Amino acid sequence: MTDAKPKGEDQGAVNSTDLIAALSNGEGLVSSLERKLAAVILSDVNFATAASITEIAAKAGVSPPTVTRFCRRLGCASFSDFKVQLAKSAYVGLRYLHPETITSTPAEVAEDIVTKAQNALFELHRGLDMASLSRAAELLAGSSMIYAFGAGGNSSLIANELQNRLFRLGCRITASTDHAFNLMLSAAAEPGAVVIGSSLSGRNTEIVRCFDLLREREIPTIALTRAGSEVAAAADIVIAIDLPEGKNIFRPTSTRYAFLAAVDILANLVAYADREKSRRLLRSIKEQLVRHRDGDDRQLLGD
Amino acid sequence: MTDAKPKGEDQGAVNSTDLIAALSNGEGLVSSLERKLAAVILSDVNFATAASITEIAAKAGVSPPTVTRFCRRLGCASFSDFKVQLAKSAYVGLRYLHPETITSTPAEVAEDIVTKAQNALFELHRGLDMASLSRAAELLAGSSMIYAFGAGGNSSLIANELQNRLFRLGCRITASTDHAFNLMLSAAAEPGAVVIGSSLSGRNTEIVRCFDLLREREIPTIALTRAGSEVAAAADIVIAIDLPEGKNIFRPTSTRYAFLAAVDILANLVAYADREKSRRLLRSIKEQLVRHRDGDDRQLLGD
DNA sequence: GCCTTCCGTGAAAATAAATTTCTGCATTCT
DNA sequence: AGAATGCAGAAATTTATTTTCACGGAAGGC
Repeated sequence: MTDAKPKGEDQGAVNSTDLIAALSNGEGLVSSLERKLAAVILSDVNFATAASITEIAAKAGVSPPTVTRFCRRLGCASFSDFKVQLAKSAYVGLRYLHPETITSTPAEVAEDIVTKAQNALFELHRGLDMASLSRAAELLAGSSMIYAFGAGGNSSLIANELQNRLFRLGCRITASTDHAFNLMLSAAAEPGAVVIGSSLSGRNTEIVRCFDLLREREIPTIALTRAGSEVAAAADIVIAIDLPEGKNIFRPTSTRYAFLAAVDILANLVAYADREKSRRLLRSIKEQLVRHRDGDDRQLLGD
Repeated sequence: MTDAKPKGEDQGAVNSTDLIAALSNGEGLVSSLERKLAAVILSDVNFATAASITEIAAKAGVSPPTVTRFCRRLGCASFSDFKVQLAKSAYVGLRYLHPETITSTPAEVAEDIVTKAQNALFELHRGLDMASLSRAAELLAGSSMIYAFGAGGNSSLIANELQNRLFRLGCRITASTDHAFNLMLSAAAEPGAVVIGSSLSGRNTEIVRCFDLLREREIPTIALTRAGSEVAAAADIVIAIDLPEGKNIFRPTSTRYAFLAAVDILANLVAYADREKSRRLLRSIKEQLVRHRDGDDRQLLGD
């Protein structure tokens, strides 16, 4: 048996998406030839990952050594390391390059949507503040009643989803997507209650009003929203979901995946916050799986 | 200027995830040394993408030529091509390798959920049947009324989402998550109507009942569900969403992302199916963006 | 205004890596 | 049991990448 530990050096200096990002905004690329190289590589990333150094050099009209230096400057250990880094980031980052391509064929539409959704998830993960997520989960797990607010097609989906996920964990929760009703609930909420509100834009003034009222009444609030937004300012705990606005690729449509994932994570953390609840959760999942496999269930739980 | 066309050969024979998949289930790997190599590579994919052929050979206790043959057998053009392919699939596929890792720390939970969601999206994309999606979109675009059915936390989300997405495109649509009501709607639906139903499990017998009734009544039906399932059999057009069941990593939780993406794609195709509708859609998106940037909107459309 | 210095670049050499060829060995079929 | 098939490794070849060195241009100082 060979259990000899390998060197295992962490060669890649640049984070995977940073490579594509660095390439597109020309980070640290001073010379014109290097910019040319960046352009050539970005113009066809797939070619770049497959080609040899001489092929790339020829395409950019430079010499191989220039390509090597270029790779080093970008923080890669070598040309092959660069190719690997590029390949790593290509899948996630490709859409950054042509963000406003008008998609027409069904296949393009599908690829576009899937890639944007994946990018949104990726960005969410990068920007997540685990501390506030944990605090939010603790708060929710210890609450006696949860109100989930959200309005409009997207945030109402999130509010409903919060209910869908948390009631299974034994939380007392109701989702409300009605502004007037939200206000009444906020006015009537008793100590021990927690209010969690979602706003993709961070500008839902009705939720802000509710949060203001709740702060006065010392009912803790959690916001799933943009950092620094009005909704964020009004909440006690902010689960910030900031997808870079500069790139237009994050429409509400794809942002939703990020919000949904945030809810998933939150729900999981709530489950783990309480050992007993966690055990119950795992048991129910197991049961669900067993039932599923037996095939004699008429209806899968929570289809 | 050098505008010499490069060879641009499409070297990678294997699709990116297939590589990780092929590696894990040992596709076509007959010899024991090759299995050993696969195990070594899977045990530390990051090492494998960074290491040289001799390092990998040493770690697996084989000779470099064996590694080369191994790469070829997996459909790669060369060892470096293999590394690139591996790097491409690593980000998406890593979680396949430790599917049942018990996640405990918040960071692990987050990574787990995000990665599973991304995998689900990836698998969805791989398995999508564009033809049936297009037909479904055409059908929906040409309908006079749409009913969206779904039950349980997840499929009801999808049904509501269909309504949320399609009403914006000028479709007449209502979502219903009430079994009894679904039956009544099915019995009352008039020619020109289309019914679209979602079932993650494919075993929603109530939807099957509705679809049977609708088939008798010659009202076309679309199913978002597992291929080959009862629901699929009962529908006229099936948008099959098959996430590999063998790996337990696709719980309903992550499957939902795939369904959601399918709805997104469908909605986009519906929009493109009708030039006029498409124009309207784009205008409204534009308006939304402009409003968003102006910052004087009180409430973002569809927050 | 000219000279010096620094930086970027490419040619060529050197090095490192990967692949091919060939031989030996094990397994299996006749 | 003997032959044939196919896989694995050693060595050599080939390929690719990197380093070194020398040149040229640009910027700054005298």
